Amino acid sequence: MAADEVSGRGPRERMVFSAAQLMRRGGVGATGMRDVVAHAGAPRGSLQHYFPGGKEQLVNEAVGWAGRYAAGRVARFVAGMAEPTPSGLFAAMVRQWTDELEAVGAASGCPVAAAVVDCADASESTRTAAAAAFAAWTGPVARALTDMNVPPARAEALATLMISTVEGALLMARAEGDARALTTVARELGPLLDGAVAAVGAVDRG
Amino acid sequence: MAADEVSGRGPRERMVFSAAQLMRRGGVGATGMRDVVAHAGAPRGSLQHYFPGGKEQLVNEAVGWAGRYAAGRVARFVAGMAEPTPSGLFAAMVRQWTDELEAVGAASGCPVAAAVVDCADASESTRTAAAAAFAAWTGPVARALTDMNVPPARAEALATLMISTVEGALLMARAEGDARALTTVARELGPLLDGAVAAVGAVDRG
DNA sequence: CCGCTACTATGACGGCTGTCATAGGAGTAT
DNA sequence: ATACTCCTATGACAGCCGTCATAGTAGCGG
Repeated sequence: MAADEVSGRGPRERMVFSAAQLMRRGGVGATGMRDVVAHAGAPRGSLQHYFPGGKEQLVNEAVGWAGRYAAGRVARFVAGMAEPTPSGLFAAMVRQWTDELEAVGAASGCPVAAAVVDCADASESTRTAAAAAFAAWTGPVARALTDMNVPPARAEALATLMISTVEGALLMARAEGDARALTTVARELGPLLDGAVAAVGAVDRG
Repeated sequence: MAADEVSGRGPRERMVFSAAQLMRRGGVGATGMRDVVAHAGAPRGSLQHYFPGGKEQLVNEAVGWAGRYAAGRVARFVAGMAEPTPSGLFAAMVRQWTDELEAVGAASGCPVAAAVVDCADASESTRTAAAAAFAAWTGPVARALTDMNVPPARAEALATLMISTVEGALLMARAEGDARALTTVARELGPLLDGAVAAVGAVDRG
């Protein structure tokens, strides 16, 4: 996640960004508020000022930020593809993670996944925030699919499938310390996705 | 995860089981050792006796247990299916989670996923244990697929795809508090999986 | 009875957590 | 200058964490 998008912003946004960043590595439990302010280079006193709701509020906003970020990425993916295909979009979504894994050696996870694992049972508001983040992510993907002539009825379902698969493969890849799972699912799922586009100007034989 | 399989066992196995159970709910960070012994009805003093490696060892063994458990489930699924198909196996894997979600109202997650999210960066041994658990799970699935006439080359890849998808969909389902994501991926991925079985006694046209 | 092993009991320790109380500094409008 | 709002600083609090030290009990072979 590019730090450029947040470097010049105010302390508040930097803290939200830093929280998301740290949650990616060690989960919510291992992410202390003191760690967040240190990582953001922000004053500690600003915590109770900007986040009177405490850690829960900070985590929820980090999750929301991650959802909007993912949605923005998808929009940029489709905008940057000359000949957009579902498999191409999926490959781009996967590549974002494989790149990081090959660059850093070990990948961080998804902050939304971390919030679900650590807070879904304890904090109803965080669970809702995570659901909203997934929805914010699913929306643009489904819209991109319909723009590629995928029937709207299936677009939503396929978007859910794509995000589920990426999220799970990322889990396996982190465990293995290897991008294998990610590249595998990209290769196996691609054809299925492309098969869902309705033929234009020609009827599928059979 | 059926408690029957562990109720009569010794305190040691009960603690490992309880650790896995609690990790599923709140993640590793929120799972204290005191909680584990309380949940297991085990003496606190046994902790340092059976797990001199501390929490890390306990978590690693819980992850290993979960991997073996998942592998056993798969074996029982295929054994119980009259006409085994890849989509049927996948549906059974998914149903295990939807059942729990509909029964309890809110689903717990996968302990292996929890370990990856919370420990992958901090503890190399736990990361390895999680990778082993995924491997232990992938193996029986791939073997089941080859038994259904899926070419061995693809079986391994499809097993990875199936587990990734289940794991990710479970994440989304927990966030939404609804089985939608799980049922959706089961419906969408089924045909693809069945399409991978090589036709027997007939050659695929084209 | 002794000695040995397997297991349990319990209390304490240092460290870290999120949260709060309190106070200080800047900027600005009146 | 006053008063007010926005932001920051800092120290303290109670509580939980994993770990360890120490002592205890049960069982059994000698």
